[in-house]
Amino acid sequence: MPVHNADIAARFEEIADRLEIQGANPFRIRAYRNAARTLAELPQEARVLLEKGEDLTRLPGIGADLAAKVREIVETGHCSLLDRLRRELPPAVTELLQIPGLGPKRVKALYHDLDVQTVEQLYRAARDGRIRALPGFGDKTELNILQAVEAHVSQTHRFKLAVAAQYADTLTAFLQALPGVGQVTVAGSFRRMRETVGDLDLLVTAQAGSAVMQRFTAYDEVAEVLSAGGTRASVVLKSGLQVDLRVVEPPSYGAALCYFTGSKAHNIAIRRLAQKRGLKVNEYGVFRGSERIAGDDETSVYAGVGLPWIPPELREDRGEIEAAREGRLPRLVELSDLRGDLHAHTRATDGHDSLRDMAEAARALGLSYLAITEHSRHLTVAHGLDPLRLTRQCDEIDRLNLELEGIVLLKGIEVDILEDGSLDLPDDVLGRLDLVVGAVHSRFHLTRAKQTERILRAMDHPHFTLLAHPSGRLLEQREPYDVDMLRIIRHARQRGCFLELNAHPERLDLLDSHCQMAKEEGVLVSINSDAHSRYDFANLRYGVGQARRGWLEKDDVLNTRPLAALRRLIRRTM
DNA sequence: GCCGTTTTCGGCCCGACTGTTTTCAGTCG
Repeated sequence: MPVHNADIAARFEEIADRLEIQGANPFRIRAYRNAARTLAELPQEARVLLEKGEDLTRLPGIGADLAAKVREIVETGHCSLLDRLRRELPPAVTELLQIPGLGPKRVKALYHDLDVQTVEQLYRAARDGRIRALPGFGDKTELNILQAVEAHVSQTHRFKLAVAAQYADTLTAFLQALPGVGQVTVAGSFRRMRETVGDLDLLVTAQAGSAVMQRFTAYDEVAEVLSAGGTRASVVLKSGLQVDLRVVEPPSYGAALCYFTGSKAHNIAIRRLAQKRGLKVNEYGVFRGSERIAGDDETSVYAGVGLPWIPPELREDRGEIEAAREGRLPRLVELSDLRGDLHAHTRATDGHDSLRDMAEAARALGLSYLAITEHSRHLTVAHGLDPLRLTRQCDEIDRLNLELEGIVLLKGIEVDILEDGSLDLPDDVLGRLDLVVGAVHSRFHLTRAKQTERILRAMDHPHFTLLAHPSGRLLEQREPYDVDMLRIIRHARQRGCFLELNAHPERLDLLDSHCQMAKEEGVLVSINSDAHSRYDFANLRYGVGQARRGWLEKDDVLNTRPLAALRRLIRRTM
């Protein structure tokens, strides 16, 4: 059983949790967490690096000791430190840390004084009133634990970006209308365009002492107020979405926006940078001693630490700070760069609108071409097209193109990639099309080797243009299928075909890390709506957000090309 | 336990809110 980076990272996290409960040196604990993060985000398996004889201490946050532990885990599947720590504290104790409000100190007290080892025992102890008797705990804490366990058991899930956007829009409008309110900005992972968000972070500028907080916590959609102070409040909406509000005075807006946008790792890196320059960065500004030298807007904060402004989508401490320092930040692709869309359906299969409706909606968004790519016959639930129906649709598109102005419809298909890697329609039919979008819609659980071979073989087909939703994941519903994405990307490069970034809010697939991989390997990515109705083109903005998180620039994106250039790129040489 | 544009030793991001205290520890973001 090969050890993956995620396995090693999980062990390091558990070590950190256990050390924390034991009250170990906090910086030693942080070292384990930093190393866990490095490993979790490492594009190559540590196991492979070791096989190649590479020096792991060159990785950030990994020194001689942790490199040796990585090696131990890879070679033996065990970590002797963790084994020892697990003997000292019962296995389930770390799960208690997942309960909001419980940190290492309280978990330690609960275990030592009440022998609480599991979430269930915690619940019983709280219900029986045994917790309030502990020193440092009280009635209120006990009640909070009880409620937190109940919420934990009922599973807090993350919200898809597009869903969170609905709440964000109405909340923003509500706050904007309050007297004394200046700017209202949604910060946090929402602003960084993460595919899902755990909560909404709202930043509001207002004069001190204004009534914003009271009005916010009294907002009609609020189900519960978690905390409320003079400048900060947290509520849970009836939908279950948590919203944090922070009120600052206008001069601190930029610094607060940086702080509240995150990511946490990015903020830490920025503050560390400031520290080296003898400065201090907090949510109120950039300070030299007690003198405030920047903070009105974000640009001034970054300038204060010697950097150009960094787009929110890049703020993950994944190399953006180094890139900024060296003047090689990407000029990220924008929605207005898109010239067309290469994946859409009509009512001929599982879409809702006509060819003409779809064409006009795409044109209204400023697009100059749209590929119609219906499902193929294998996908019977979507009334996939057989050769005859596809031929008829092609004729209809030819006729319609004579009438349409300002937009051109391209003839395509979203053809099923069958289990053996063959395509679901005959060659002569596919040959008549402008492009062939291949997709996996079945047999998601093949082995990594078989799934990868299946896709590589499909790409070998002379008419194959574009791999749709390459990972197959559905957010919060279905894990990606197991494939070797680097091999797929390299094969695409070799075969002259492309990868889709499917902008549907439930997919957002290519993943951001794979966008970066494609860019490094020189494979263009097509940001497609996968529209099933004329309204779905609006989802392109989420695809662009994801592309930006993957560092993609205009030239890295296939459908930023004008139609003539696009045609040259997608015309396959046999 | 890691790391080095003052350093191989002595640092390691910063502040708000809550609850239990009566000046602060714990937790969170």
